[in-house]
Amino acid sequence: MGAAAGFRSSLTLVRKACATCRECDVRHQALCTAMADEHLHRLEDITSPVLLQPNQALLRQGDPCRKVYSLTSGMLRLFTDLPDGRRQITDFLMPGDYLGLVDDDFHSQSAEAVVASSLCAFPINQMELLMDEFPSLRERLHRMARAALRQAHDSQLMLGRLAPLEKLAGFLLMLDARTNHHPHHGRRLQLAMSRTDIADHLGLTIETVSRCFTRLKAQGLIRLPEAHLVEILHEGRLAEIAGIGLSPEHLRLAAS
Amino acid sequence: MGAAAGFRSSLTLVRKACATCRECDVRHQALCTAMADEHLHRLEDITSPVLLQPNQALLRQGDPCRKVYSLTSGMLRLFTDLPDGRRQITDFLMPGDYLGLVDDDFHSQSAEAVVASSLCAFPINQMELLMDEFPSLRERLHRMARAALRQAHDSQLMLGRLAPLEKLAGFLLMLDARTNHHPHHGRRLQLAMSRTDIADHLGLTIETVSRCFTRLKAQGLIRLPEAHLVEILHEGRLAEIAGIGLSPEHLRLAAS
DNA sequence: CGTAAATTTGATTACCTTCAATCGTCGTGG
DNA sequence: CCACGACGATTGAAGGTAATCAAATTTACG
Repeated sequence: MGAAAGFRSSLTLVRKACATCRECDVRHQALCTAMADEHLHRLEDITSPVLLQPNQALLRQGDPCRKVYSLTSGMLRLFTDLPDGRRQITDFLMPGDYLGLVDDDFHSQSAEAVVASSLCAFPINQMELLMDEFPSLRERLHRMARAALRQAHDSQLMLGRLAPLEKLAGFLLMLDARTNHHPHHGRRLQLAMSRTDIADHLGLTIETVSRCFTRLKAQGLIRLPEAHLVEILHEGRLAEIAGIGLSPEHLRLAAS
Repeated sequence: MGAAAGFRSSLTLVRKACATCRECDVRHQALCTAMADEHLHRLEDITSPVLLQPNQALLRQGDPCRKVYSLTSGMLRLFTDLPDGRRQITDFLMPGDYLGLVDDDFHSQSAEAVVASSLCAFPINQMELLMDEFPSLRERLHRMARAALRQAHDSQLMLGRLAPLEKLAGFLLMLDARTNHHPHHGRRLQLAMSRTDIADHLGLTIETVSRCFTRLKAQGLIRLPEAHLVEILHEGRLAEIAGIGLSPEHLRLAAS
């Protein structure tokens, strides 16, 4: 039910987002921030919309790079998988995030929709031309790449040195910080992704993720009215568990 | 003894590297690649040299960002540490690598020399001006940030989803690939960093790292004439273990 | 409502960590 | 020159924790 509601609301957002860039939901968060209103049509001219259904693939690792994308609604997972089926989700993309920061010729990662999502697609070569013409655009993408790098570093710390409970606490706080920047629902946090996705992001098994949810619940730090709806009851203690050193950094990075 | 020799040879490199940019060891690998010979003096004008002794700190997380650096010789470790002493080394920097890709105001990571190292320091504001004047410079830094992001993603996969033996195999191959880019010494690989550093990079304990070395040795994939000198005997099988073409039988073989 | 999928919970196992001891190298001082 | 101590690396034994295997429960969806 929670998922169905998410699906529907995403679809309504799609129409708005694709109407004109001026009125886009992420006009002031995405790469277009770099373009003044008067030049915005230059981006608009080379854009084509993309709609994805839940779990639909946008890119497969190994595909040649032809376009770059800006997520306007929904959520994507970026991941690498090994031949034997193991999978590492390196990041979840939220509205305003940019996709195509990383590779030159071939995609080193796959991208799939977590929930119904809409994106703006830009042909790479035209984007290159636009970057030559508008240095602020290149600077903006550079800045976004740097933010992604900070986030990846945080993830490395989490994967390498945090215990399962700490990982989950940190993950929830990070998600909260990133989503509540956009229209927020109090302290309620929608988990768009499955336990499997969370496990593949945190380097755990789904059983361990589930047990950690149970422990956080038992400690009174969160409530879990539905499997995909978290209420954060005690952000401070959650941050303590998460290891600190992360919290100020995370908030700042989510802002950019 | 290996460490002492590394120290000495680094010092001789220092003098050469700092003489002039034209004759720099990393002239054709570092950020300066973006500058034509005729404009190289513009970089040179704002550069000041930095020398570091083994384990000397260059930056502490939390420090304000004032300068950016290009490593000309030696090796640096970039890391984050937690209040309780846990540490995650996110990357080892090699000659030609750039430092300062990530943060805007304050450093989110610390940087220390692994062995004696030399760097070029550039004041950030002057570098910004230079980037405005030479778009190719900004593009170069953007490209390097993207490469760093790819590397971070690889690290995430390794930390989250690889078994200890796979991690170490992958680490050795990665190190080999990065050092043999520069003048290489056959299949012999100098490990400049300690077991503790390796453990803190791979998300393991030093004991586990040591045991994995022993297992790789026992399987005849490497030799270990000294603790800090690795001979790769069977790169192919090492690559299999590292994650490409991993099958359960490989794991079982490795376990026995 | 019924079936399938996802999540949670339980029991057991395997493996890494922890704790502890030994070995080897290097540097210092007797 | 050798003894000693410090440090890093390796090896060994014991314990804990997350993975694995398995089942029950809840949720999603036709």
